[in-house]
Amino acid sequence: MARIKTDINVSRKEVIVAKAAILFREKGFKAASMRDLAESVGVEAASLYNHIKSKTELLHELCFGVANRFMQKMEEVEQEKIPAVGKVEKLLRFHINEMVHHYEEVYVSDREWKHLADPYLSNFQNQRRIYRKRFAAIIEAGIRAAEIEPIDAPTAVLIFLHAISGIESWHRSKQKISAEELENNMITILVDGLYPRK
Amino acid sequence: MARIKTDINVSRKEVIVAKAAILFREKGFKAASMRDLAESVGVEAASLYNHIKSKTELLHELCFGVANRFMQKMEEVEQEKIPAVGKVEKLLRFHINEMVHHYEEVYVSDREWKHLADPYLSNFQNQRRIYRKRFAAIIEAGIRAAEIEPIDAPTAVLIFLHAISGIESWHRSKQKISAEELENNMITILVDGLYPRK
DNA sequence: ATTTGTCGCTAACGTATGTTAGTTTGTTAT
DNA sequence: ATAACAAACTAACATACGTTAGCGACAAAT
Repeated sequence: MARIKTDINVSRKEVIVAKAAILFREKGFKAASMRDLAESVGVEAASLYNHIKSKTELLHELCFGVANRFMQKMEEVEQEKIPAVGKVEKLLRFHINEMVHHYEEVYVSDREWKHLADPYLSNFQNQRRIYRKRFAAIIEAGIRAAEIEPIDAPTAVLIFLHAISGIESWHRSKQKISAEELENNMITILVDGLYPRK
Repeated sequence: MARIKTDINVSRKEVIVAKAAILFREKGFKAASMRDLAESVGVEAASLYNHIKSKTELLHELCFGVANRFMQKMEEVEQEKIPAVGKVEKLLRFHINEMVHHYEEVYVSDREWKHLADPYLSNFQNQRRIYRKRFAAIIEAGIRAAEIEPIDAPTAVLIFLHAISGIESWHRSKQKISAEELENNMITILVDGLYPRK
């Protein structure tokens, strides 16, 4: 009988959630079975239910964990007294860092939220919509202040967020450039297009 | 007994594939059942197998249909005698148009190819890798010719392709701007960052 | 009108999945 | 040492899925 190994201050549930993130990313939520997850944790499938309520709970945990971190950062950035482009850059750097260092969770939250069940589903969708609105509002403020080229703000947000989710390909690629290089390259390409052309 | 309705020159198989694209997009390949598909076609599940070999065949059909169209466009663009930025713009416009007008297939091909089975899987992955290499090569040629700002070409490709897949959000959004506006906005944001800054 | 082939139906199979019940083992506290 | 609790196990369930077999109904060709 092999117990789930835990470091100090890490609950068994957290171990399961972390393994679930890896599995959900590589197979997708639906295709990843509880028996797969059990094996990767080193335990029988039924044993997982001593620690979690359901498979869907794992998805909640992952999706809202990520969503809350982003919301918190948004609040923080909004209150800074810096130009709009600076705010955009801060948000983008945060996104990139999250995608690089918490790859599995962020990826799963991004691609698998469809499989959430109501009321979590509409809740999540709402949070997403609000986040994007606030992001667009920052860009629009920048445009009004003539700090940013006049562009359609919602489209810009959409491009930014999806562009960053492309870091998935970077993770999979063989000859990786370094994380810092990646970050700076992305910022260059995405942010430099924002400044007004003289 | 309700037959599958077909227009002239549209086989019943093509009707099924088209409905599958819609279903796979909204539920994901794994979560979409053959019984779901049958219902949306207006027939019993078993009847589908008079026209198709398997569920996976539907995915092949969709993924390679899309992949082939993109490969063909790449060949066409490569042979034009125009500046690199022009080639990039043509490819991007093609991507955007495909995403707007063949939304379901393109989306499915983009997100669900993981569920292909070998040898199709590695085949598809190869095609994708090659496509991106050729796209990057165009950008690199542009950089050498000083038509394009020096940036990491593979990163740029990654950003472009994923940025465009964000059109998914546009499809879902309530207050859509028009398709042309969307296209031009995206080109502005993505391409204008390419020109060297004076 | 009869034949022939296409296409849809019902029934069912085998397998995989999420989950529960009940029991046993290991750990912790008295 | 023993009681009490946490966490693992085995067994099994109900359900959903992809798919096959075999039969009947319609359409097209003779």
